[in-house]
Amino acid sequence: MLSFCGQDRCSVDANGRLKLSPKVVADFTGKCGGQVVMHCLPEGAIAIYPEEIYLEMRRQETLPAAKAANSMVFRRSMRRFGAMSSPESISNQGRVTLPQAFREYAAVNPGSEVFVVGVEIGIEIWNTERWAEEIDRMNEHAREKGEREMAADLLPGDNISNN
Amino acid sequence: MLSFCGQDRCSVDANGRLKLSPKVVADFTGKCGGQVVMHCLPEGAIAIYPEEIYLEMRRQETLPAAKAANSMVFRRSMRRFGAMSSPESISNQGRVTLPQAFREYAAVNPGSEVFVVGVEIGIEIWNTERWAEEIDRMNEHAREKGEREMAADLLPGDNISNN
DNA sequence: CATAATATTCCATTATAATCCATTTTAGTC
DNA sequence: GACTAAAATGGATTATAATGGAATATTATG
Repeated sequence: MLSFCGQDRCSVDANGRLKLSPKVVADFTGKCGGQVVMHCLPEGAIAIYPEEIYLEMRRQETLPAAKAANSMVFRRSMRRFGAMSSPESISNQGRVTLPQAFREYAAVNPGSEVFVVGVEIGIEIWNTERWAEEIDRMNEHAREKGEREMAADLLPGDNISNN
Repeated sequence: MLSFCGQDRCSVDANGRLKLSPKVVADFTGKCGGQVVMHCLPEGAIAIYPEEIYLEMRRQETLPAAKAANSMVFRRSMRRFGAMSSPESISNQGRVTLPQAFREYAAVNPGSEVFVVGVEIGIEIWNTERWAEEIDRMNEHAREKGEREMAADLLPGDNISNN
């Protein structure tokens, strides 16, 4: 039934809390009973996933202790996911509290307007200007990829796969 | 269920003690009854692991006596883990005392603010400035890796996996 | 134009964190 | 061996921050 779609403009209150739209709240309560995980992305936004989605993301790591003892790269990976993730719950009134460190990281200030963006498996909270830049970046990438695909279609021998 | 996550800003008291957040204390008491091992990392921070996690880290070392007799590299490894680790316990009020030598190593001074960082298998205590640098380092690495992945997505032949 | 629903702001209550104080233990010196 | 001094540990109190709820206002739909 098409969960976690669309874009909403929302405001963060003075205490760093965000009121989610009834549609988004319904998507979360249906999937995980309101238990979610917030995660800071390298792209500079805060992702919010149902808990089970996040656990699936991290399930790949086996024997973490042994690897951590010997590898700085592995420790950095654990540190990144540990420090940049936090379990939270959606309140009865459909609000979530964004941890202070995450707000600073994502430039989501109390009292500011943000974009709540559906990403099919969850949502992302974006600073308004960063979201505009990200749209440009996504479109530019897709356009460039399309141009290359068109150019490749001109070459002989490729015609079977392309309609 | 998603232990040792997030970042907390905490202050070290005049006696070098640190009050842990109730969430972190609960994670430790659930895992090991409050018996922990402190360990100085090469990154310049103090890690605190449940005792069983630390034992798992060191379990790989088989026949240590025989290897120690013949290898300076191995002796150095044993020496590092020995000197840089110390068993401690979390007090009834959720406080831990950081050994003096560890405090100096990690630049965690009595009366200063530190970051308590979740790393999924335990926590790390970071000097504030060092933690800011470490975040920059992790983000720069993730950003560079992402850029290379995006560039690779433009190349022909990759299209199957990336839809 | 009116009514209903959703959103935002403000206030009150609860919980958490930090500082300060007291008691106990250990070490050193006489 | 005993006494004194210093340091540390445990506990309690006060202050600040956060969370939850309620009320009012605005927007949308009928």
